[in-house]
Amino acid sequence: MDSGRSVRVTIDDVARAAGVSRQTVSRAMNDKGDISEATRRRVLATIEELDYRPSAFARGMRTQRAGTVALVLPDIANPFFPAVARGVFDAAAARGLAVVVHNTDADAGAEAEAGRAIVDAGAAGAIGFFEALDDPALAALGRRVPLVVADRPAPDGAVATVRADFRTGTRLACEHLTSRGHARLGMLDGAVENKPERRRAFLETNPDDHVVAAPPTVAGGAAALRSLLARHPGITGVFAFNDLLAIGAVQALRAAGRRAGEQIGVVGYDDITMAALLDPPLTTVHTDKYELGRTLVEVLAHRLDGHPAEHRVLAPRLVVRGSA
Amino acid sequence: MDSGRSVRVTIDDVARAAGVSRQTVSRAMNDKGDISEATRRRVLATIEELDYRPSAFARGMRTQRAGTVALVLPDIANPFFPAVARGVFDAAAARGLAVVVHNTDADAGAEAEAGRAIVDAGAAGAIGFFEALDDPALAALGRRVPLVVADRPAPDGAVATVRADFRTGTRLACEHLTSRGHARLGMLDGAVENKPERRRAFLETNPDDHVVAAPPTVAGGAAALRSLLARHPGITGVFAFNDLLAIGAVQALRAAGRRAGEQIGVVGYDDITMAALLDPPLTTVHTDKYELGRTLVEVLAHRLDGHPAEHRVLAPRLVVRGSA
DNA sequence: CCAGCTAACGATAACGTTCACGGGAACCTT
DNA sequence: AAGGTTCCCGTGAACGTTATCGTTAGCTGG
Repeated sequence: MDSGRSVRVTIDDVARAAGVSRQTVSRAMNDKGDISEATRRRVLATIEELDYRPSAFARGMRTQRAGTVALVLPDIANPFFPAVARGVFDAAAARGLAVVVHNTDADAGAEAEAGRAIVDAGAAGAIGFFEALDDPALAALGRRVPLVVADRPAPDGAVATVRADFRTGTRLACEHLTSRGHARLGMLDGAVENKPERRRAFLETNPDDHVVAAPPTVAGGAAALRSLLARHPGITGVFAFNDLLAIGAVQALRAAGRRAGEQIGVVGYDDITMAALLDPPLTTVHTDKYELGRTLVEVLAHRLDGHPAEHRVLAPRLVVRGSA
Repeated sequence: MDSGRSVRVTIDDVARAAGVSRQTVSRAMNDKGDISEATRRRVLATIEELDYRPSAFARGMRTQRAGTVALVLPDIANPFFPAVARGVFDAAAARGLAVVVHNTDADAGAEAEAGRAIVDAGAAGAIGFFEALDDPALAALGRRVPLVVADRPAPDGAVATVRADFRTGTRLACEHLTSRGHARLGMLDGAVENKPERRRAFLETNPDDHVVAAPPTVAGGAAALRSLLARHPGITGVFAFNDLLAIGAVQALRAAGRRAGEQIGVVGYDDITMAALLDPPLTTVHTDKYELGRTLVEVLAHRLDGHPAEHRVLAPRLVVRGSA
């Protein structure tokens, strides 16, 4: 039975109860100096006893920084992101940080708007999959809030990065296809900006016109495969920009009476959850999405502690299943 | 080139520039009364001109309420939730609300902790898939912050609800299986608390021992199907608590040399993205997850406007594909 | 024994809003 | 014409922290 008026316990209440000033309470909470170990413990005990929770607003007002980090990504419903997000959430929660999510649909306007919202909210830091924003804008954001960007080069010395090694991943995929006897390889590239690594790596060992671009969706993959095969009927190995495209390719193949993994090999990228559950199960380049999320937070936290911007690279791993 | 010291534009700056008091500026922003249309427009213009953004901290300090809502769910990586979350994000963004996400893994302790964090952060409202928290605790949370719970009865007159009509959905599934000639039906129930509707609806027309419970995962589904068939070899129609279980069942069937949709029918629940991409594609009860997310926010917003708690029910729809 | 230092703590002043008032001018009402 | 409303708008205070600076007691060194 709450006694009606639920009045807030303030720092002054704690100070009174502990017989100190509120400044001392503040010192005890924030591990600042100028406080003896004895009173520190006593204050902490009274805080516990009164169940005092500092007001995030009042604190933020002074410090201009909230205990919250922003996660901006194109679309949480895209199967690649939930696992990443979970990694971010877990690592952030372990550090007492709340996470607010911004979906942008890879639209430059939405990404900019998210950036504004982030600085307005006084977020402690931001983690972002920015796909459309140009470097100057990104650098500007990085100047206003500690920032770590994923899968993209740093626009500025101040912003940290975590990247998957797409070049190695692509090589792994191509070499596997070759080792399975597929001499002529084609690629289903995602028609997205700022993601040239996979295509570039593919082109290191394959001709230019063996690449066809499409929206990185299942439907896009089906269409792209048909157009690829129409152009080059001799192709028997297909590398896709991501699993969605690869799944579309597998489906188009089935519709044409062919089965991936037999006459023709298909390799995807990302290893999203459903890849293992399909028939045939998808051979794909696995990137540890959960680990990516955790790493992003780790790098951000490191930055928050005043260290210079880090740049990490996550290694890919080929998962061989039925489709190639 | 930012001119170094980026000083904040405050409400006083706007007031000065517009030749009014800060209270008038506040009135203009918040659509309060006691202001003439002329000065309102003038103030709004100066706000635009100075690119003034009110401090969320200062505002929250007075109002004790931030422009942020919480979304509590078991696991964003569970394929059911990303689409829901996207609906929540979009609807919230349309209302200028930020969303912070809390993953709980359906653990009572984590759910309680999320509740604490929510009131500490002064969230404007909360949306939750609470699976473990008991009613009193949920009601207590609902007393501290406007709350709408999903897929669960209201613990209290103050908390709003949005629910999927599981009874109808289950009936749709069972009737479809029956109409396909499957006389004996079994059910793969999810071994989760507080979700008895599907099982109850199934038991209305089927015997008790045709239900076997398992963790709502692919692996759980495979195991559950084997145990179900071991007990009742005559069963030819299987209804699963969710798609993950159904997928596991389909896989176990395949491993046993049988194919879902031919001798034996399998119907899932939820229609997660991958359901349509499997082979055979999964027949399942579709609930519009994106719409669920949107509705949750809508109901919360309605509550935030001071209206009494609503209780909405979302209708299911059977999607017939290959597995039954 | 005193100047000088340090450790530990307190008092005051912000931070930027909104709330509760109060007040003047214009407009009615009788 | 006096009193009452209504419409606008401004003034002070308060929300709960932390930064800055001041103060006191105890200690050190000469």
